[in-house]
Amino acid sequence: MATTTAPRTTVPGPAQTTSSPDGGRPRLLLIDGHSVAYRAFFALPTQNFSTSTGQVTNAVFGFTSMLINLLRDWQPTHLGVAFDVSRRSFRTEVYEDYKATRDASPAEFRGQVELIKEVLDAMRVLHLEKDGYEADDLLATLAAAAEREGMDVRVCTGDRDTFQLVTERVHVLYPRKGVSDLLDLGPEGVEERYLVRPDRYPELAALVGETSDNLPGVPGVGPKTAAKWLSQYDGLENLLARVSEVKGKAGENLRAHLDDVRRNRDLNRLVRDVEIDVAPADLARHPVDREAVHQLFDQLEFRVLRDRLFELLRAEEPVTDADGAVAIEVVDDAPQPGSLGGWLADHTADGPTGLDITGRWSAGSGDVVGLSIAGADGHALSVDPAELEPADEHALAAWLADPARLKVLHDGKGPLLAFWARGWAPAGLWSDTALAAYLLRPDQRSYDLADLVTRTLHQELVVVEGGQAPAQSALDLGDDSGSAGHEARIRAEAVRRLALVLEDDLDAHQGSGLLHDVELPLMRVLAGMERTGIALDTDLLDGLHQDFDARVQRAASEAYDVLGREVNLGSPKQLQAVLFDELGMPKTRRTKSGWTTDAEALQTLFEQTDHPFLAHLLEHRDAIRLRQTVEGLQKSVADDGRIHTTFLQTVAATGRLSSTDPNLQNIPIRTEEGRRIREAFVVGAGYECLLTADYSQIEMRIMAHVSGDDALIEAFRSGRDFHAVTAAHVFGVPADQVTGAQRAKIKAMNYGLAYGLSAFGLSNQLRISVPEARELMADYFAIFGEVHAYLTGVVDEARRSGYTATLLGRRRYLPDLTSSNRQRREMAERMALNAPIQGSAADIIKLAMLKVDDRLRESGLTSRMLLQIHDELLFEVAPGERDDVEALVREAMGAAMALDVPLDVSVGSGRSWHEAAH
DNA sequence: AACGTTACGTA
DNA sequence: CGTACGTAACGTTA
Repeated sequence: MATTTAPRTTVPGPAQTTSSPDGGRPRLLLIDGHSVAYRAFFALPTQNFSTSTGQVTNAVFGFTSMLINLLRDWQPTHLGVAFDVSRRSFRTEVYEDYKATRDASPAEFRGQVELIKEVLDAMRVLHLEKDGYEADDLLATLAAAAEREGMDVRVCTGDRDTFQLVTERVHVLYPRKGVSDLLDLGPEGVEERYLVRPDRYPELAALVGETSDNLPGVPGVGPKTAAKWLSQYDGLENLLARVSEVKGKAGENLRAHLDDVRRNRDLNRLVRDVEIDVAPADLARHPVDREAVHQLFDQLEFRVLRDRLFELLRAEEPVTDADGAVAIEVVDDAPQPGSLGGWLADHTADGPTGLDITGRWSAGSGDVVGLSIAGADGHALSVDPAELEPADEHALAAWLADPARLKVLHDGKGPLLAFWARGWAPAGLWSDTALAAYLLRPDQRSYDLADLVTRTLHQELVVVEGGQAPAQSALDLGDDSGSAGHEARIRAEAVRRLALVLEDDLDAHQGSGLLHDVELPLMRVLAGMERTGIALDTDLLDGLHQDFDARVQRAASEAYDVLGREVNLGSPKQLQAVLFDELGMPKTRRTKSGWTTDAEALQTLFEQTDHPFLAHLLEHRDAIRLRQTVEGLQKSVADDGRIHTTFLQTVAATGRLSSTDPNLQNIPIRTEEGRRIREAFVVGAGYECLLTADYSQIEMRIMAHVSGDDALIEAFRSGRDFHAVTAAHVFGVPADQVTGAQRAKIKAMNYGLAYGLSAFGLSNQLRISVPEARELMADYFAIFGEVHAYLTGVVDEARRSGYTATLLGRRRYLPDLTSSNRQRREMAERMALNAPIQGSAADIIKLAMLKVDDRLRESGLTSRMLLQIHDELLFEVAPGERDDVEALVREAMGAAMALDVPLDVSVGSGRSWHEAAH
């Protein structure tokens, strides 16, 4: 007994629209889910569409992409997607070989159908399926009903059986190739291509047969003959009634295969009256569940599709509907010149005030062009700083600097730099909505204000029609910027509201302290470091560039000489051709498309073949890399002779900072030549030296602390060479008799622990066998049992709770810990092992930075912090302050957090970063 | 022009 | 088949 599968989607609330945008007939878009997904699966190469965790997404991507295009291009008012339940249907009951020749769909495809349904659920698109029927039958039923109700219908499917549905009102969108090229087939289109009317297409198909459905037709009869017969005899019924009249070999064949033809016709007739509890009207479109879309697209790593979808949504209805998604409104005020102080006093007293800053900021400086302020009473105004009269400017500066007037910004570090550049010194920053959102969900790729507003407030950051710009005022942004000012005021209000909600969320997550005591104050410290920058010796940099460039040239020409011609040494593709095809070298590790030519593989190849080309290539790689690094630095030196990097505070999912434009956290140090670059980072004029202070083995110290492993704690308390001491334990020898090889093994083990190291990985790194590595790990865990218990416990706990937490309670959510996909699950397990360790180290150094900054200020020293490199802080020391700074930094870093092991800090100083580290 | 891929620098 | 990042060049795709 066939039963209707209830639609999985629940669609609350009234529909978004009931007629098409142009006010014409409603338009219904029907999609055959399997058919389109299957097309996409074969059209898009799987290796180009998989997530970092290994989930293949090509079919999901193709389907979603096509859906977005259809929504954009045809703007349906109604939308539904049908799926097959399984391969079995009433057709297989009738003819058991129906579609029997089809290969089982690949495993990589099958999982994606569920993901497509998740996409549809998130987009609140109704999808349906029914036991015993194919998707086509459901589509036929809906199309027929919709046509009776006066709708225009488009059926998107790669199944030609649906051509029988085509009428003036019902067209089939048939994919020609890929997922973007759809053929819009109306009656004329079908007739033109197949020479029969749409309703006769299945008759033609019955004669010709359909190999993909394993329905053999009449031998020797193709579309041409079939079409000729059908028009000559006026349809299949008449043809079969007068079958004896049909001439020739083809006629004989027809008479010999009458049963096949009748069976084919029975099977390819779509059922137009399937009993379903969905009517076309139920398919009216609904606003998408933006939060669900974001979550799912994050997971699927659909960046471009997300942009395309939300761009489409913006172009569609502005949002004021059943979802409660309503536009934000403010009362636009326009005080008269001279009255700004009064306005601020009146409207910013109860509760935090929202700020929106327009302007530019980068590389440690900026400029404020517009400032909008939204008070807790719903009143807002905008200010053009350049137009302020002195009294107003004064009032504004005083208000900004007043710590008792609480303010809220979104991503405020840039605006802070812009304020400073203007001579304003804001205080009383109570929240930053980007930082708050980051603490709540540190894995998100962006913290766009409009997205946050939608997802958190379920409101829309759009200017409602009729939103009023305030009357002309000297305080406002001027003639043509009234609506820009209004938008800015709405953003300010949105930020204000958002901050309050995020604060509640953070409270519930024990994350409020992290925001107020760590990230917010740190933002100001980071802004200071960015503004300060670090001095570069540009002459030295120029010299390095020359040296490295000479090395590049020499290595290249030597490589070309060996090869006898020139190739692009920077092109992995060309290198593969040279190494593996031309020179016939043994294949290396696989990449997505071919074999790797990375340095490690080249080194191994060189050991195997001794081919001089490889040596020159490696030298070229090395030199070009160094040259590139130098060039990047040269380009970044500002007019003040310093580089002002930007620290990103909401990027790393573990809580670390990152550095960009340029990245000063990956300046070479491992090789002698690389270290020369650090000689170019120098003390600036008026200062005495650079001073570097770094935590030694902070991650292992955290491991010792959180695991409570006595042996490990003791190893650190002893103050001796940590790797040697732990190696001595594992190998059961006195610490002073540990061999270099033993120490190296345990060092690799120590470092690997926090990354979720596997026996395979360890064997790879130490170039030992897997069993040997496994034994090493077993020996290690036998000695450091609590470490092992901690590591397994942390994953279990994260699986149970859904997140890991650092020492300060910084969370990272890892939903993939319960994934049925092994690759994703194991990836999440390694993240769970690493996040608390790396994140706690980030917590500690952030606390240290705050402490150091405080102490420097308190003590009246003028030395300053320049850079943070994860476990290292770099300072510029003012004349005569070296010893004080060292003592202060050692104390502040060492006491950043009290652990069961000491936090050792190494300090060095010198005129360059290189010297300081010596 | 925009994007993914490959490679590689740091902690 | 260990984590976390950012940058650059190449080559393909839109």
